[in-house]
Amino acid sequence: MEKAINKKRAKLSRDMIETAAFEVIEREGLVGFSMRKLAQALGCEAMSIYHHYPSQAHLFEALVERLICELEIPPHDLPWRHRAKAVVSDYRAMARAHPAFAPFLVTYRMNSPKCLKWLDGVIGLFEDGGFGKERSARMFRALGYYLMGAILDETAGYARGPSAVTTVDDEQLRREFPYVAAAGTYFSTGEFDKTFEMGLDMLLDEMEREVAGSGRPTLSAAR
Amino acid sequence: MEKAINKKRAKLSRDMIETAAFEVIEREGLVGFSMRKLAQALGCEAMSIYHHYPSQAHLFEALVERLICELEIPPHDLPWRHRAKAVVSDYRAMARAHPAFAPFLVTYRMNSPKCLKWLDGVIGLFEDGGFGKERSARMFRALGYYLMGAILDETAGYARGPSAVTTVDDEQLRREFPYVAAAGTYFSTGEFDKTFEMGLDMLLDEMEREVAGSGRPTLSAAR
DNA sequence: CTTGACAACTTACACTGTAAGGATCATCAA
DNA sequence: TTGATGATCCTTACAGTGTAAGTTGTCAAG
Repeated sequence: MEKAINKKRAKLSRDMIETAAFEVIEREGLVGFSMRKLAQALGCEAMSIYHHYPSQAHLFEALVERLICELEIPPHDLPWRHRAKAVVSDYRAMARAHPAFAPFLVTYRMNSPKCLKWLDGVIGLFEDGGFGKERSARMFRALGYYLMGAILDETAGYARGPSAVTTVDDEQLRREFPYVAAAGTYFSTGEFDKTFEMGLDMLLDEMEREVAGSGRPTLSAAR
Repeated sequence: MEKAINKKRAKLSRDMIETAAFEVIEREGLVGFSMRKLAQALGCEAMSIYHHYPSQAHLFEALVERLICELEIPPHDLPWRHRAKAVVSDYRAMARAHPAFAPFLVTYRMNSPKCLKWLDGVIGLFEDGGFGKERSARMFRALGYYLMGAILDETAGYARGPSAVTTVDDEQLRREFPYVAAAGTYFSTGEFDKTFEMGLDMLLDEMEREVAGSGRPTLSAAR
């Protein structure tokens, strides 16, 4: 009798669930997300989702996999610097397309084969460029640190609301914290790209120096 | 009649609560933390804490403040590079002393006067070093990105348990993802300091180049 | 002793993830 | 056609969460 209602929805699938999950996360925020809200977006009950994923953690991991799988390793015949920059830019663009999910994405430790394949390509990129095993590993890490931090900052507005403690107004800011006030101009969202590029190029420049003149002393080694 | 029990505890205070909160967070993890567990550690009821903090968010913000207030800005008469390195190292050491709390700490947007005072000192450090307003802002950000990412990675083990998806064993890792396997040696906790120092020095080297020869073209500007 | 303020507690509510088991439905064998 | 077997989805229930609202205990001032 009441089954007449249920024909308006196609059968659930991992694809549907994940697509809806991304929408709910971006709409409600990462902490505002819940299995019940996801179910509502899907037009089903919360427990139905558990037939496709054993837990919320598994679902979230599937989301990470789905995003990482969209990424590609740039062709091997390009210079390593181009490739590194492309990989970093691609990842950043992908993360910023899902700002509310980004905090989970960047702090997730990738263990699955699909993710490891991408990781392997990225680290291999450095070895192709002439860095040894150790330098490749550390360069990858350094670049990853920078990328991770940047994404977190750039997407921070979506992760947590405004602070609850006593904030200072613009007037007080300019008077008591002049350096912060002056820097604020360059902290706006419109400046994200330029700031990110600058830091990225700094790291890449330094890496290029290292791989170009492996024998020559660097600044830090000289002093 | 049952009041005989309650004399074994001093009156609650913000100091007591915060100290206990740090302990509970490190013991139970950030997600494992709850007001009820904190209350249990304090020997009181959960709602008693709300007499001292209007919400859990306020409590967490007080924790951040407490940590930031411990930090100091290095003396002005030191070279800017020394000062920058000291500030970064201090912050990293502080964050790593509270690994479970670190994810909250680094993603928290500091708005309170006490935190802003420290921030102002850090940005001012660059201006003292001869960077202009814009460069100071961007250098601060770049260094902050790197620092943030590094801390998150270094403390990641405390934030989230092992992955739930299908992981690969060492045998498979070496066969299918040789670059990752080779890099793994340098990803262990024992290598954190060295990797961090390398990336940090790379950024500082590049900054030193920029501030030293403001007219001379950099590598990235030349190409 | 009374009064009042404050600190701590009690209760209750809406929400969370998910364990356990029941209902429905498509598919295939007899 | 019938019966059985899964796959899929739903219902109920439970222990846990943050916290709003109201209640009690404690202690100093009048």
